[in-house]
Amino acid sequence: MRFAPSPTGMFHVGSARSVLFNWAFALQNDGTLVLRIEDTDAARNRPEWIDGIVSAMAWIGIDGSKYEGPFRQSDNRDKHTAAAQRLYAQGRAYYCDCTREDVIARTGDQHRGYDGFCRDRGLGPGEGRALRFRAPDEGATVVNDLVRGETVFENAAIEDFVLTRGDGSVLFLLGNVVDDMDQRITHVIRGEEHLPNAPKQQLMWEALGAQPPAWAHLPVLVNEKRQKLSKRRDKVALEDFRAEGYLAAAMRNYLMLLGWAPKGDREIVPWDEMVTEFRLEDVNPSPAFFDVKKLRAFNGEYIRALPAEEFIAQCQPWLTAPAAPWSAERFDPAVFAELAPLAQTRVAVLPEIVAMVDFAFLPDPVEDEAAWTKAMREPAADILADVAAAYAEVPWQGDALRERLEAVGTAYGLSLGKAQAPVRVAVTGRTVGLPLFESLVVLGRTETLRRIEAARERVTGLA
RNA sequence: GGCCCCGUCGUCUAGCGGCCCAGGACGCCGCCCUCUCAAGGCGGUAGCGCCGGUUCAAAUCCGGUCGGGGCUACCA
Repeated sequence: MRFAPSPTGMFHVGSARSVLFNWAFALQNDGTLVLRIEDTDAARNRPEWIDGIVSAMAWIGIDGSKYEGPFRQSDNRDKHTAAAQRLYAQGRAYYCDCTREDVIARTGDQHRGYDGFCRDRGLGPGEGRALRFRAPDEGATVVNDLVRGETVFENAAIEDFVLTRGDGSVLFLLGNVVDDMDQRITHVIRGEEHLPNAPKQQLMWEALGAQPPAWAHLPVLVNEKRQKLSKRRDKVALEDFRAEGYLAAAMRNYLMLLGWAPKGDREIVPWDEMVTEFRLEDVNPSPAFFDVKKLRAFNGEYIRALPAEEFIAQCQPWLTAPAAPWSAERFDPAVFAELAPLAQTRVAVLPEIVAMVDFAFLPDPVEDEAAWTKAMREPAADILADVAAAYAEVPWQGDALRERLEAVGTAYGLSLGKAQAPVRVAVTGRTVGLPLFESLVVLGRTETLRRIEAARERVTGLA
């Protein structure tokens, strides 16, 4: 099977997504990719979800403008019922007035499905009567699946499923088929949980006199307990990842790797290459666990690969209200531009940028009790005093600042690593952070001295 | 219960009968580098669920078994 390069790449991202959000994908015979959300409850009750999902899809590069909408909201209602009537006229469907309770009473089994009671009762249409598809008694329906090969379903095991409700409304199974036929869909790509529906739908395609589409049931995504991801239980919304500072490119790259791998030992692969290399037939059929740790690692790689200006641009949402802990007036883009390159290798997710640079925009260093007690041990007060004295007149440059601090440390028999700790905490409030001397240069002599002095007083006051 | 799917390091995977006493990546652990933390470099850890069979040769083929998952609605 051949696909146009562009949609194929999307298909797989979509696969992961379809599991996350009940998206299904379909390819029309003119090559148009159609996205469809299959969770009509969400569509009906929370229309804003659709906008959110479509925008999230766009975020990772999937064109949501071809979105078709859930079948219930489509204009195909007439075609749906017409198809149901054709099936009835052909004798491929029959009316049934059994209630769920009736069936259970007869079969004594909650899970056995319909027993075919009304098959030959010759019931006509009527209020409260459902229309059921008459599944073949013998033979088998083989679903040729692009990712799993041939799957055989014994027809005898396929129950006479409902096509139309007692009130005449059409069910998903049929509506879906009719819409797909109407749109000349050639490929149905969806999550594995739909596999049991495929033989039923294929039977309908055939009964309606059409050539069934190519099916591709992609692996589901599971949680650490190996259960299918669920919206209630697991964090699955793509929007959440965007909000947490993951880059779209990293996200889509990671998603592609779930159930599929590029040739060679490559994992970080440009989107264009993914798109040309991806083939549905190569998708691994087993369920995959969504590993946030690995996503995070990928995100770090993508962040580091960003050009400096781009990195700065991506950080913006976290540097301004309401995310930023400082007031807008205190933020200085020029200062940030100096700090950004130092921070770029140190953030795995964008929001981490805040803790890296906040010392420069907050009026005072952040309060961190643990950092303070750890750094302000014994000779801290003396070191602070000596450094303050030395820094009062050094040329305000990185290497000079370093030399002076190193000298102070030596006087106390401390390595630079040990000696810098009190100064770092005094100035930034944190025990870890950007390279210290570059940070001091950006902060400026006056403010640096002020903070060192404040810390010294506090240490001696406590002592 | 029935039907269906799946089964390689903890995780995502490469592998499609000999190149594999199984390769890559994330994680984890060391070492180097180093003003902290990262980044970077080097090294390590760990896997073919099990049992039979086919074959000179099996992670790769076949059967069984065990385990996991999905579906089983007049939901989608």
